[in-house]
Amino acid sequence: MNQFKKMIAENIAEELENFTAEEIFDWIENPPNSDLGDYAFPCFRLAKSFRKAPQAIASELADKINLNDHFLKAEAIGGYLNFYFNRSKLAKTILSKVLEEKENFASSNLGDGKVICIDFSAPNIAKPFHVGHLRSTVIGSSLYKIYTHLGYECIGINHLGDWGTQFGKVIVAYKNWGNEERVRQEPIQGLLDLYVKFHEESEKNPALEDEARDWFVRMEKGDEEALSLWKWFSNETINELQKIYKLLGVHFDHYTGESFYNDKMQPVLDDLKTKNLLKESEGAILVDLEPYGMPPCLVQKKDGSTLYATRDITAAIYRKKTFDFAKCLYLTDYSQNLHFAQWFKVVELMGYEWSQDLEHVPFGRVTHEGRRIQSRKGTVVLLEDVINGAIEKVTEIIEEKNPELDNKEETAIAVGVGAVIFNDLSHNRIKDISFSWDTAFSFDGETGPYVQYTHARAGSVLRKANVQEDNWHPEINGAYLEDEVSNQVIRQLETFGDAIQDAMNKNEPSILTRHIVDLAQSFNRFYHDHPILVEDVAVRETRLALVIAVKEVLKLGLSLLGIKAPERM
RNA sequence: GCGCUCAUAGCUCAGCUGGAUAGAGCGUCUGACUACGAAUCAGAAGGUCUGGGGUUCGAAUCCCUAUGAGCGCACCA
Repeated sequence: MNQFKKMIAENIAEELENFTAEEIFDWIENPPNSDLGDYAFPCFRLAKSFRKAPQAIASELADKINLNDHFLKAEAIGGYLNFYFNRSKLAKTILSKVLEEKENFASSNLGDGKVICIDFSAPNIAKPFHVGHLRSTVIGSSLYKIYTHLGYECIGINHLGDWGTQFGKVIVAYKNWGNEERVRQEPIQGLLDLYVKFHEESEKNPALEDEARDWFVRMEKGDEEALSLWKWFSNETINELQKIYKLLGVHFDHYTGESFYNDKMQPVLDDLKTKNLLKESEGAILVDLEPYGMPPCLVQKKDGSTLYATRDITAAIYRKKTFDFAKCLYLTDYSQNLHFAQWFKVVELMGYEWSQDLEHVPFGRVTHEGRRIQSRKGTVVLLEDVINGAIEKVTEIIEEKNPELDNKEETAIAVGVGAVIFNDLSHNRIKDISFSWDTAFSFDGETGPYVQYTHARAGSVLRKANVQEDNWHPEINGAYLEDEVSNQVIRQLETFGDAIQDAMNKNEPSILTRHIVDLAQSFNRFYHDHPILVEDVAVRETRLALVIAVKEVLKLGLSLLGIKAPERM
């Protein structure tokens, strides 16, 4: 909670009997420009209960209110009561805080003792990892970092699609046309080729389908050969996936895929039955959700096998038992909205009051230049190609602008990957993203590299000034930062914590992304307008303190998005 | 057919859960490197917030409606 807004809310609450500081806190807003102050309290809604004009209320409050020394004045303008910071004091407070707390700036103990399970990424084994999978991975990973920063204990779960008839198909294909070497060398592509090959061949020879089904039945019955092949495919793929995750800076605590729940579903079905929730219909077994305006939730097929929903319900129960989560988030695209609404309801009907802690976090779909991404139609854009392309482009730019750079390769990876992640996280979750090679590889303006560049540039000034960031205690004189441009930077630092909390409350990393772009923009303006390495030691130290603080916060912000901040680029 | 979601500058998007003059980036045009990094900065042009109603002191934001787009609705995940 923003401490300054809180001060204002408390001060106002002292003067208004019928309203609590919490209510008032929520009403405080940011004025459209700095002439109108730094925070504003609109008095319009008080007009009725006080039977006075908003303007009159505002000016009465302005006269009465007691402000602490972080504020200069409270002024009534129109129906608003506008609060003006003591810029000098604010600058000193904020900069000192950042310099002291560093990477712990804007952290909190909000989540102490609470566990958050985050189910994200969840690709299918033996299918390509394309740009569509990036969203779940990158949003989930960022939320993991944001919640952790705010004191929660996070458990990242990769609910891999590692079970099902498709494995029977791959096994058949492998036994007929596969070779071990290939699968070891490039597991994902190798297994995908087998999968494709199977479909080509099965068109000519439908008997293969039966064979595949048979192999899957053998897997389910615990047949050793079937299981060892499956396990091998699965391990090879996970190893391969981990390379991508490493590149993206993504961490999972558990790789418990669908197969993990095979032996745990029957007790859940029994439980559903005992609770009288099951109905039979056309041979299948389902939970009727008609009273809740939803189609029924199928939990068992007529051939006796289970479904997606059965596994999700089972997994949720398992996770509650194992981790005792305060919240469990599911990151998938919005086409699964109904599915989640259905099985959340089933969990509720089972009498588990924690069903309300299950939360689906949907996001928009990725299209490629307006068209849907489909593996079959060749419109698929592989994540690997995107990342490699970005890295290549960055390498070119480095060769052109900074050929003397020491660790070019490492830097190119950090910047290229950063561009890809940042691009994804700068959009509102729910909106569809139209992927285009041009924007993915553009590094000007509101992009990851822009923020990284700003960070590197700040580092460059510090090197020139011969300042050891970690071990330097500048004399900060806020009076040198009262101008509009400097103050803008200070305000961005001041509200950084709000952005993090807002991002958490809405499960929306883009709020944070926006904020650090804004910070980078105001810092670049500051950098342009104010020489930092000036003769006057007092001015110089104060401005350097601001540079350190901005650098620190940009680095922190990027890290919460899962993006690295190289010292040079 | 029923349900959910989205529609803001030429393009890609913000707009703080109803507030003060609707903001950025890209692209276009024009300026700024003998400077602490030009992957930067400054300026200009660009808007009936999809159309139409309503709610109220006040609407891009809430409600209704029309249009357009995406998604989902029983044995895939």
